[in-house]
Amino acid sequence: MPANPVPLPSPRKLRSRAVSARVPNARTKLLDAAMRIIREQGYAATSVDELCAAAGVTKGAFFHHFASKEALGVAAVDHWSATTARIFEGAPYHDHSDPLSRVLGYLDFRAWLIGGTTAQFTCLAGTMAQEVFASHPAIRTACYTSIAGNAATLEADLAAAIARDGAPEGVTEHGLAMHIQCVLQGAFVIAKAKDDPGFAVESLLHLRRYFTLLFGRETSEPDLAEIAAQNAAMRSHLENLFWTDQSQGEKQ
Amino acid sequence: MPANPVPLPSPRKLRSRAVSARVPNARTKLLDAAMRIIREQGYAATSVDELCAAAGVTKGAFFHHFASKEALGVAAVDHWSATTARIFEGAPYHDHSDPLSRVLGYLDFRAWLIGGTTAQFTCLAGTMAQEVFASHPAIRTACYTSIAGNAATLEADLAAAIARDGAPEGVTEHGLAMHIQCVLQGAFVIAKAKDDPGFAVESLLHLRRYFTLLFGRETSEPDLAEIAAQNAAMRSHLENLFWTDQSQGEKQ
DNA sequence: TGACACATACCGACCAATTGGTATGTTTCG
DNA sequence: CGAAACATACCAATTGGTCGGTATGTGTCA
Repeated sequence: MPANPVPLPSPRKLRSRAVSARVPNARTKLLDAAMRIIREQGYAATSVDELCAAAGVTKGAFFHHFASKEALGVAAVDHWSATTARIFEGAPYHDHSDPLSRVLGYLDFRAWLIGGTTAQFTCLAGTMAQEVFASHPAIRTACYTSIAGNAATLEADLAAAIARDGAPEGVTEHGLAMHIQCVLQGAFVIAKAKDDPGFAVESLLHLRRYFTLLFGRETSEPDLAEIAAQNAAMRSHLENLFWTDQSQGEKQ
Repeated sequence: MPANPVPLPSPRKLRSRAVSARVPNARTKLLDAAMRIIREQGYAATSVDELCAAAGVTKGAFFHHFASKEALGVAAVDHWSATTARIFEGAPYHDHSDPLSRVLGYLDFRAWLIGGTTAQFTCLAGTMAQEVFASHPAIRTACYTSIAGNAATLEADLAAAIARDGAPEGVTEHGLAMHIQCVLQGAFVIAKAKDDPGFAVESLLHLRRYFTLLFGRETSEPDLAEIAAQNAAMRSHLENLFWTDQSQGEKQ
């Protein structure tokens, strides 16, 4: 067997290396499986046994890493927050020099993300929040943290846009950022109910138009050509972060 | 015992009398209980036993009226559609003479409806759609029918507004009506996640502003005084239609 | 009018399967 | 070694659903 010649890392490094290692441990496999299956079926309809089977681990491993199903739910949402944060950090809309353009670019990017199966583009946090809000406050809180965290990444740009172009009484960067999340979450609900993402994309266009009207810009339509040019690179970026699991085709 | 002196109704009449009788039968009690409990807990987390207990009926009665839990789910959504349809039919915003004012009045009415507990103002169809979209297509379809049915009540007014004031390329009454539902559903998700309806109301104000900007009207802010004047009558109307169950205080 | 057939509404005991969770190992690795 | 990471076997409780039964009509025909 090959010896490991590198110097011993510190215990903290060790743990972090184990967690992020490319041969995933049971905890990581469970979180990835949870992210995928709970988005498809919901939290309550997903059993511990099912998660273990999908992750290829046993129940003993499950309860070694998580004190309860609820604890896994919280961890899965946190895992979701971290995963999506990486996606948006690497997204192309940050390159615009104008704050409002960055916000509009974010909306275009969100619209572009809609594709594939419904479970692939919808939001774990919004899905879980609806069903656990009354019964699992810990999960509910994690869901809000996830949504509000994504909203927060837009607030500096929104504040700059408000400062430069002005805005009606009562309009704040925080309120606008949460309004964006609101439309996104609603778009996912409609897409699921209709089993068709058409209205989701259309609603994001309405939201985009609201911003151009609100800030008095005759801003161009979404630059589809530019977006398309970035498709290949971004898709592979996403696939690495997001759709790495081997089991996409398991349902025949 | 009192004889019944009225002429014998036809079998169809008989059945319809039994269904709408004010002494509710097991089926009605189950549907009312389902509407309330599933909105609180979600579909998967609500057991048949729990529904029977809440409705005060036995399991035998449940499976006499519904072939399966899924069949009850479909019937509960249909019951929800009928109940909410009555609410909006009796709402005050229809009195405006101007189509756009009726649409804005609808939005103000929706904002005014937000109050009480979270489960009281959120939407059964949106809640269920998220968790059953992949596992119970029949329920999912009923949810979309419910949402689209509410949207359809606005399309005539939206078409009139578009015809009079014009609208950008690609804006249709159907798309706008569904965008309204989108924002509403998103507002409910955010309200649940934060356990606070503040952003839900704020998002409806953003949506209202979108309509005034889109149709080029410097339309006034929502007429809160007018709305408040209708509160008492409307609340009692709602309570009769909606919150009739005796068990509001059952949780300690 | 009364007797009989039939239907609906509802009851409650029971069932196999599944649920979240535990107790007790065994393996791996620094 | 010793602790963390896993596996196996098991459990009481709950799950959706079944089944035989009863109570109360309702329509029909003599």
